[in-house]
Formats: sequence, C-alpha cells, structure tokens
Amino acid sequence: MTRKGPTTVWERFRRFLAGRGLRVTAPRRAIVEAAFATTTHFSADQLLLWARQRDPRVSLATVYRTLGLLVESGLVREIELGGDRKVYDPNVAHRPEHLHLICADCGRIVEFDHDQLGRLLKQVAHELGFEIVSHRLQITARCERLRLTGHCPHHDHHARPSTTRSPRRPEPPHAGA
Amino acid sequence: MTRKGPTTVWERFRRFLAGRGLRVTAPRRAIVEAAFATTTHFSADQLLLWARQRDPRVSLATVYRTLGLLVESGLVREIELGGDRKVYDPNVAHRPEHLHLICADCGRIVEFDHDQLGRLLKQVAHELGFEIVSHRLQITARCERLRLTGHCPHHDHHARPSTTRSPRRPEPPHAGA
DNA sequence: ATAATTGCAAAAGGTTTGCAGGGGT
DNA sequence: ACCCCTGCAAACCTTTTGCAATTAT
Repeated sequence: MTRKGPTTVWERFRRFLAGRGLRVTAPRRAIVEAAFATTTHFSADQLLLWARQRDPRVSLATVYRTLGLLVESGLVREIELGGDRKVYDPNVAHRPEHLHLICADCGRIVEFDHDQLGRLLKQVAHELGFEIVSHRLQITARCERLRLTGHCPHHDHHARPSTTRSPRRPEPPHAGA
Repeated sequence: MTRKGPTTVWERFRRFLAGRGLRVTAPRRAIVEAAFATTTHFSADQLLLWARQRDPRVSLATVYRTLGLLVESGLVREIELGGDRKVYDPNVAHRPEHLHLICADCGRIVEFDHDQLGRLLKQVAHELGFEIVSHRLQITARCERLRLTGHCPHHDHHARPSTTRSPRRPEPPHAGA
C-alpha cells in the first residue's frame, strides 16, 4: 500500500488553502491533524477537545470554520445522523461513500460499504432522471442476535440502556488506556 | 370498499388519545385536521399557519406537542431531510415507507418507493445481523435532463422546495410592493 | 372537582457571526 | 504593510419546557 499518513492529508489541505489564497495557521494545523488522528466519526466539540491537546488556544468557532473548509476541500464528509448533532467523517479518502446502520439497542453506529446497494442507488436515481451528487442511508435496526442469544457481536462491553437512539457519547478515537 | 376520508384519521387519533387517557381538545383537532388536509411534507411552523386558519388560538408549542403525539400514534412520520428543519409526513397510512430524492438544482423533493431497493436494504441489514426498525434514504442528485436539455421534467413552474437546503434564508415568495 | 392542556415566553443546544486584536505572506 | 484569522461572546433557529390559567371529563 502507499503511505497515507496524516502528512499527506495535511499537504492536500495546504494546497487547498493556497489555491484559495487562504493562510496556513497553527489552529488550522492543530484541528486538521486532530481530525485525521482518528478513523471514527466525530462531532465538532469532540474535535475541539482533540485539537486543544495539540494547541490549547483553539476555539470552537475556529473548529467550525475549519471543518467547513475541510468539507469544501472534500477531505472530510459531513454526516447528519441524528437531528441535533452533525458528525464529521475523515475517511473520505479511503472510502468514497459509506452507509450507516444505527443499532436501536445500544446506539452503536456500524459503518459499511455495499457495492450492490451503491450500484442500485445510482441506477434508481438514473431511472428518475437524476445523477447522484451524494446520498445518505441511515438504517436504524435492532440486533437480532442480542434478542436471540442475549449477546450482540456489536454490543459494547458496558451495556447502554436502550432508551435513547442518539447516545451523547460516541467513543474515543484511540483506546488510550 | 373503504372510506378513507379525513374523518377516519381523526377517529384513529381520537382512539389513540382515549387509550392513553388524553383529552380531545380544539387545538388538537385543528392541528390534526390541518396536518391531513395536505399530502405533502410540512414543517412545524407551516402546520401552525394551517392550523391557525381553523383556530387562530393555536400556538406553536401545541403544534409541536401534538406532532409528537401524531408521531407516537404512527399516523405521521417524522423525517429529517435537512439538518435544521424537521418535516412531517402525513402519508404514512398510504405508503409504509418511502425514499427521498432531493434535486440539487431546484431543491424539489421527489418521493418514491422502490421494492427492489427496499428488499435489498432489509437483506443488507440481515447480513449484518440486524432487523430494520426504520430507515432513511436521502439521495441528493442533479437533474440530468436539466443539464442536457435545459428543461427538467421534475421542475415545477414555481419550484417550491419543501424545506430543504435553505439554511437560514427564508426567502419571501413574492417581492411585494 | 380533578387533572390534563394551553399559550406565552424564556430556555436549550448546536452552529454561526460581528468585532477588535493577532499573525501569516 | 495588508488583510486574513482568531477568540470571545452574542446572535440564531428550531424545538422544548416551566408556569399559571383554562378546560375536558
């Protein structure tokens, strides 16, 4: 495989900035590096925390502003899974578009690709006379195995009361012990 | 065969209320009747306007509260198409679940069913060990014909986006005197 | 009579923006 | 220097909620 370290992404963002006459700043660097230090979805305020580990002076406003640039540059995708909280996905480079399944039991988000489904989407849009710009598929589902065997392969160790469908706490990026 | 007038829906809601020990009130009636007087998606404040045509005393708070009951009763579906504005769909009774295509050009929402796609969704969830509770598929797409011929078959005379990607610009319908 | 319901207005909660000072080029 | 960027806090916008009065049952 090729090396696809954070440096590459930063370079791409740098070029994006240059092409727009925008400037390279410490906050932007901290935010971008933080964003690509994880492979998970993250929310704006989560990113703020991570970015502040690199540069404590970063503010939430700049996180939002930089996130906007990252989305515009195509390096990050904005996903609206719940209604209240947007999450951002730094995996655009590796996977063009993926689908989301949200467990109604534990709130866990299972991210996956499905070629056949993707092709069908494209075809359906075509039938209607459209060309897909982007799509969002969100399946809310109940874990069959949990019901049948009492054990869910996707279920977290610390079980979460299945009351809410949008857990306020996704999980930390790296299990840092 | 069956009469499917608005009365039926109201009756069903009435029964839902009774079953919960809730009361039948004028605001609720105005709101529910307004909700089912259309076949389109609507937002909460749109519904407020319609409800007020039947009973000017209705407040936005009660619209939201009643909308919650309608969703719980299964008579109306809540859809989050954009991120900021929820829309509600009174067509649940006629079509169990439909998919949404949003035109990137005019903002129009094309609502459709697709058996094959629906089946595939179910199958995909199954492969992952889940049973679908609900799903949301939103395709943002550009009208091919509009680009090729300058004319879009789905383009309305007065394109009225049902609340889509107008973030914070409530543009007035007509520039009045 | 009793308790659910309502309207009002203020609160909430995530995201955006105005402004004056800081900093990249 | 020039003017883009930043942090702070206030503004925004839709949805929710506390409260006292109202009203269905």
